[in-house]
Amino acid sequence: MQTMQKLKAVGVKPSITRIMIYDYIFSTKDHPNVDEIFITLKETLPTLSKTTVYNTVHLLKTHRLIKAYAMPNHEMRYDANLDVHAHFLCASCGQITDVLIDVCDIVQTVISENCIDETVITFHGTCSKCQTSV
Amino acid sequence: MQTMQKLKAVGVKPSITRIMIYDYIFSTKDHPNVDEIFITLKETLPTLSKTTVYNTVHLLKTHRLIKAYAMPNHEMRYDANLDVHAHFLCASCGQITDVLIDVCDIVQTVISENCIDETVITFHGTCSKCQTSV
DNA sequence: TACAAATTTGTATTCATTATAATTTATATT
DNA sequence: AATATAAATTATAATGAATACAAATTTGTA
Repeated sequence: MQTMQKLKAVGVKPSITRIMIYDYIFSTKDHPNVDEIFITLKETLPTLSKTTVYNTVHLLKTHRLIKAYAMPNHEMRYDANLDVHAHFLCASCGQITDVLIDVCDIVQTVISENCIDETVITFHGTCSKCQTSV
Repeated sequence: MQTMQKLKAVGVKPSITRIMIYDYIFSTKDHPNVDEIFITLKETLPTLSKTTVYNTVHLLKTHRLIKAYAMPNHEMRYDANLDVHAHFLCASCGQITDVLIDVCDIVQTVISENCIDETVITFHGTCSKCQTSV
């Protein structure tokens, strides 16, 4: 489904700025923060305002087109991959990678008394690349 | 083990301020942020400085006496419960509760190529109390 | 083409957090 | 006990992420 259709489907006007912001988040595998999105897109949108990026990621998040992840270093990072998955966060290089994982039987233990609609799993450690460069 | 011993064991001078900050985080089940710690302890430590609270939680975190959890609303919250567990975060009331969970077989799927030293699991949803007050 | 609505821009403001310097407290030494 | 030194705490300034706000611009419709 094209970005324009995705935005229209949730009632968000698909302006070029919004499409580019969403496409960047969707295509990068780096879970960017607002500053990274801003710096990257400013190359092709020279008049882009940082406030627009803040407003747009908030809009996309509110309409469940992206998800926000709060990092231990106070950064807020964004992910357009809505499939159920976990993240691996390397303490050395800061890289965040998606980890496919089945959360069904994890959720079982808490679903009996609470209503769960999302499970966030983050593995902290050292990635294989940083381990070999010690 | 008493707080004073815990602090000494990791090479941290067990001043009364530090003991009280640690004890508060340890005893409360609310995973407080810096502002909550500060406001609460100011009642018994009238000259307490917010900078001291920031410095002390950073010290305790660095010495692995407490853990920090970044919340979706940008808050950084602290937990002195070092046992392996997950959290349940209620989207309605904001309450964070500990959830006992076995993460061993969750870690299996990613341990083969990365070095994992911590797994953070957060369940998002609506707690039973907020469900009944709809 | 005119107009209204929406989007974007740019600046000011807020607030969490850190940096810094001064003061106070604790410890070591004489 | 007094003094020197180190560490802790305090208070203020500074930083930077994020939000608020008003103005300008763009888009869509009549």
